[in-house]
Amino acid sequence: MAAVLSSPTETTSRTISEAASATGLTPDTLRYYERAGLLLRPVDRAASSHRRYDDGDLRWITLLTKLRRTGMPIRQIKRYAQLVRAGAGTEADRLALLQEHRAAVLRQLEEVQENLAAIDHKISVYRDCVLEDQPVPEAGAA
Amino acid sequence: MAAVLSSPTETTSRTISEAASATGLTPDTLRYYERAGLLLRPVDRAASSHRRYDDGDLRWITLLTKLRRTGMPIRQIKRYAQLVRAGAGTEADRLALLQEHRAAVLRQLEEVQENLAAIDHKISVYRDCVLEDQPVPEAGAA
DNA sequence: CCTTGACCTGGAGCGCGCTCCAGCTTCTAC
DNA sequence: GTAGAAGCTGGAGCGCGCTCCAGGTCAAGG
Repeated sequence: MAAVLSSPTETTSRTISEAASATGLTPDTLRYYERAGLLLRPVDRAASSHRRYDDGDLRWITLLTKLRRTGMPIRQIKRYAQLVRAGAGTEADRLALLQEHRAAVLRQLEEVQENLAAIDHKISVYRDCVLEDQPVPEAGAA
Repeated sequence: MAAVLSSPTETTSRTISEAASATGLTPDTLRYYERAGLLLRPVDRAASSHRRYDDGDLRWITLLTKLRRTGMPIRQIKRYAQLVRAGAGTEADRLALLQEHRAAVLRQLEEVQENLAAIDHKISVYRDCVLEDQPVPEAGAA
């Protein structure tokens, strides 16, 4: 992806703050993820200190954030990263992990939607009573 | 509500563990919610100690759990409880609070669904490669 | 050169939402 | 009456996912 033909020596690489704004995370969070073992390998360093993120790092981190934003716990992402690191032969395990996560997300979406329906009903009651400028006709609950 | 004509003296009331299993919470959580100011009023006590939950308490707590399970923070639930406690005149504020929450939940549902779509795609890649017993055709990311 | 700001590390701190505990009182069943 | 379960209070502890900090290194502009 995005292979740059114009300058062959310059391999795509970003500072931590560039990587942060590219992924919507903070530098602190990026360092935290690395320490926590969520990355496939330690990020490359320039001049014996500062991190340099390449395209592969960014693609992986982007996937991480999708897992996080669907509620996958750090621990489980770490397991997934371990499987990927282990290389060929772990594909079935990775698939299983992702499918389990998918199922969990669907369950959770459904639960939220159910509970939201009850809240919607409450909202409609309030909307009616506010429209008519009447106190809500509640008997104990509100 | 639910006025029982059969036994006029017995007003509906439950111990904390009964209330807990009725609401899917634990006794500790019920006490925590009460301490945190999420209830409309301190729960009634029997014989100068043990809590007794009546139908109104249960209806309210049930609503609380729906708010919690859609991700409303304790702080905001507390605000809502304060409005309800304040009585007539706060209906518009309550409505606004619930509508804001609804909007937040919808945004979050949408975000989760978007991210899940990317994960679904990943799953389909893995499913194909596992079916064919081939290593995943990945170029840096996995 | 020197300043200024980004980056480094290891570790502490925090906000959230419970959960658990000690030490005591109370209720229930026998 | 008595044992054992259940409840009480105040407060500590915990798992999670960051977030912040001190104290130092490094690098680029003037």
